[in-house]
Amino acid sequence: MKKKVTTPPVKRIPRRSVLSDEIYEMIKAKIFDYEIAPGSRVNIDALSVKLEVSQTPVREALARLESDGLIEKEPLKGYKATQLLTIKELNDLFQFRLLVEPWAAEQAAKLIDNTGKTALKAEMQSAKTAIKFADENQYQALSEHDSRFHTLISSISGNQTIADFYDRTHCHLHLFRLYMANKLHLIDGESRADYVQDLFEQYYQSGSGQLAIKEHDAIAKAILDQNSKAAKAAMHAHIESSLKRFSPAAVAANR
Amino acid sequence: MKKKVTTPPVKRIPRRSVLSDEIYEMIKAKIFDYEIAPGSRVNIDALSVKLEVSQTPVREALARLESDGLIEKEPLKGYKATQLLTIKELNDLFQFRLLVEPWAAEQAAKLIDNTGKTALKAEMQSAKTAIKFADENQYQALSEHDSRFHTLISSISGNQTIADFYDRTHCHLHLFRLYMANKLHLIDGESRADYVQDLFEQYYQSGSGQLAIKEHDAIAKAILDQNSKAAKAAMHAHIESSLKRFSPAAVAANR
DNA sequence: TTCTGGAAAATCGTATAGGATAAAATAACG
DNA sequence: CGTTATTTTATCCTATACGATTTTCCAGAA
Repeated sequence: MKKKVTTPPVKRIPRRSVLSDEIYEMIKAKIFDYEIAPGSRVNIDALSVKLEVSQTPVREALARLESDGLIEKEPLKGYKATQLLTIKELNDLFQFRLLVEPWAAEQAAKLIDNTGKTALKAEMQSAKTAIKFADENQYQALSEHDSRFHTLISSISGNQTIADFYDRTHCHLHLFRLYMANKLHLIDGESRADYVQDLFEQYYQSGSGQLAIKEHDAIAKAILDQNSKAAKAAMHAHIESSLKRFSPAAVAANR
Repeated sequence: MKKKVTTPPVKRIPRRSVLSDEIYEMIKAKIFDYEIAPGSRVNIDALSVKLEVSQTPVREALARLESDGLIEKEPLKGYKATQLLTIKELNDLFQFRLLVEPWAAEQAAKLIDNTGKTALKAEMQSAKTAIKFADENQYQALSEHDSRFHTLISSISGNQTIADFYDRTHCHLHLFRLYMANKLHLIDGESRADYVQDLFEQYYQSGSGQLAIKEHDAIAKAILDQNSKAAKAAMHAHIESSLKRFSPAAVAANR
């Protein structure tokens, strides 16, 4: 317990509010950045001193992360990061998406208004710009675009329930991508998380990124044309090929 | 702050563990029992003294309930119980179920094994027994059967992701039923929550309960026969007529 | 009578100490 | 040398005090 006994009274930033939320995001980021490895123990005390806050906000954040399925709690033992998706769970998740998202795309095509059209066009434009110029954090940009794109369509579909559910799936998919990258990384015989970023870029520069954008483009076009059948079909095809892009790497990683 | 300054040292129950979880369930029960009204403020301090625990477990419980969508948090104002489902949200939720559950029933019919068959038969049997003899808490029994039935099918379908998502929807539907009962209740000019139970019974004894059981029976039969097409169709029909059972009352309540 | 300003109260957010329990390491015994 | 029992450590769980912000209430002026 070597901890500064008194809070430094100098740092009197009026700290607006919602420290818990900040901590929640920070811990989440740590998980995504692989600073907290899947399956590893998460110590409340250690986290609170590292983040320089008290235990209370850390507890609240962990409780919420548990509901998100990113953290698990064993009653009197402690918290630990959730184990990563198995191949079966990945398939289950994509099956779920196949049930929901094509319908959402169909509805979006039927219900889209001018505001929605503008937003969709803007999103596709920014994605194309990002993939062209972002040579550094290309993975990051693509991943964020992917999330925004699917969320946007769920939202345009008018069914908030479905949009909410999609949000929950996304973080797990994101984590799986991380897993993939890391496994490949370990095969190479190294273990520092710094390299993860490079592997993402490699993976995405291999063409998967451009492919995904192309498929997104087809979906967006169908929705903008208000061609609901085409939108549904395009979304279905996109999710299926997306799974295929995931799967080989996943299988390789699980060997 | 009139609080006993010292914990009574007499009550030294070795309190096994997971107080947070207990509190979580207790608060949830309070919401379902209408002790905490929708939209009302939830005071941490008051709850902690009422439940005779410290604030910490209450905080954790509330954070989890927020993730469940049963409680909302306004940054520097406090927690409050979530407003009840609007008609639109109810429709959204049922649309979601229509996308997912018929597929789950179809899969269940394809994949069910002997263990699953035994469980399904047992569930239907216990439901029929319950509806016959439980004249007191019939609503409770039916509601719990409904939850178990749909969860069971999701589980037999083999897709844990979908089973998890169903779990999340169920509590909201449960709350909506409460809402309905309460609104009808207020129309009658009274306001004590004690009467809610009676209204449930009235609602369910009016025939809706028996109808639901009949539909469940058809679904179970199809699954046990491993007739996947019939199972899918039966589930679809069940959810649609279930919405119809909800909707008139909901519309009436919103007038 | 109504609106604006300030003061008081309520409540959230934060910090830290202490007790209890489970896991781990060490020592003793077979 | 292996197994069991005991001690030690680490960690969670609980309790309570303090500070900051928001809300509410009341008084005074237009």
